[in-house]
Amino acid sequence: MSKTYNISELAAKFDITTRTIRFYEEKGLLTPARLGNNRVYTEQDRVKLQLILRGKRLGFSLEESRDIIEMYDPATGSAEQLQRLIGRIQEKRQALQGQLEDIEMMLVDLADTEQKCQQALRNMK
Amino acid sequence: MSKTYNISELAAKFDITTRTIRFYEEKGLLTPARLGNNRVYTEQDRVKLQLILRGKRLGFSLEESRDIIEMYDPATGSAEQLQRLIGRIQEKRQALQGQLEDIEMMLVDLADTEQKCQQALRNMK
DNA sequence: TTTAACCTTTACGTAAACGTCAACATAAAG
DNA sequence: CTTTATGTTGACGTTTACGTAAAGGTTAAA
Repeated sequence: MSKTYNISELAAKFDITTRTIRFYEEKGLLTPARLGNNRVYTEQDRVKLQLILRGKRLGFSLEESRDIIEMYDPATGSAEQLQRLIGRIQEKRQALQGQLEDIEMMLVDLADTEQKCQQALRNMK
Repeated sequence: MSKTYNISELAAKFDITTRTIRFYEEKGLLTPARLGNNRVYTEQDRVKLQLILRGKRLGFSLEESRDIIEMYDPATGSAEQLQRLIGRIQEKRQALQGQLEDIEMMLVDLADTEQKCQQALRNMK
């Protein structure tokens, strides 16, 4: 059996508060087991949390992250459901490609600006 | 002299509301000229708005977008100020690199999941 | 001249994503 | 047995990023 975590371990691991983790549970993104009254998180839960936080860094809403988490679930369904899932996955991939382009544009712009700054510095001396 | 826009033209161009544009002004991200009582936006303003919206797609707060906009301003300052600006630009570029990695990980994961779905579909037939 | 289509400011409302208590349970340590 | 640390469930507060009227000014067409 693989490692489990309690809530504060997990919070420390990702540098977030326990409140945040409970909030994600409230929103249906996590559903940890219980040992008595206390929450117990599995390795799977940890991965889900990681996905959520990665999504956050990319500006996803929790709703979107929940969608993504659902995608990772094998959730063996009918052929029709699988097709729909594939469609949703492709949409997400498209959106991510768009973000890639946005980032690249920003990187170019910032690199340009930095160049101009460096040039201005050289001109001062 | 280059083209100018009124608020609703600009809103239509970017598919946002005029309220949104005024809100960005409230927050100090835009400072359009006035023709009488009405706002007049220059090409520069349009570019700024574009930067803001690009930032939004990447999960930036308006505060962060304002920072970025300030970076693009030549704002000829002292050597010290230029150095600090270069530092901030490099930090942003670092952060964007991090986002690139996040996106690439997500793309890989989603591609994996899609493969599994396709495989599951093939196994059903 | 009135009606329509714009613009303006001011102000209150709202959803998302938590922060921040409060009040209580429990288990280990001194 | 009391303190200390950690957990729990509410419940209300806060910030961000706008939405949604309300009340009014200006220009152009009918």
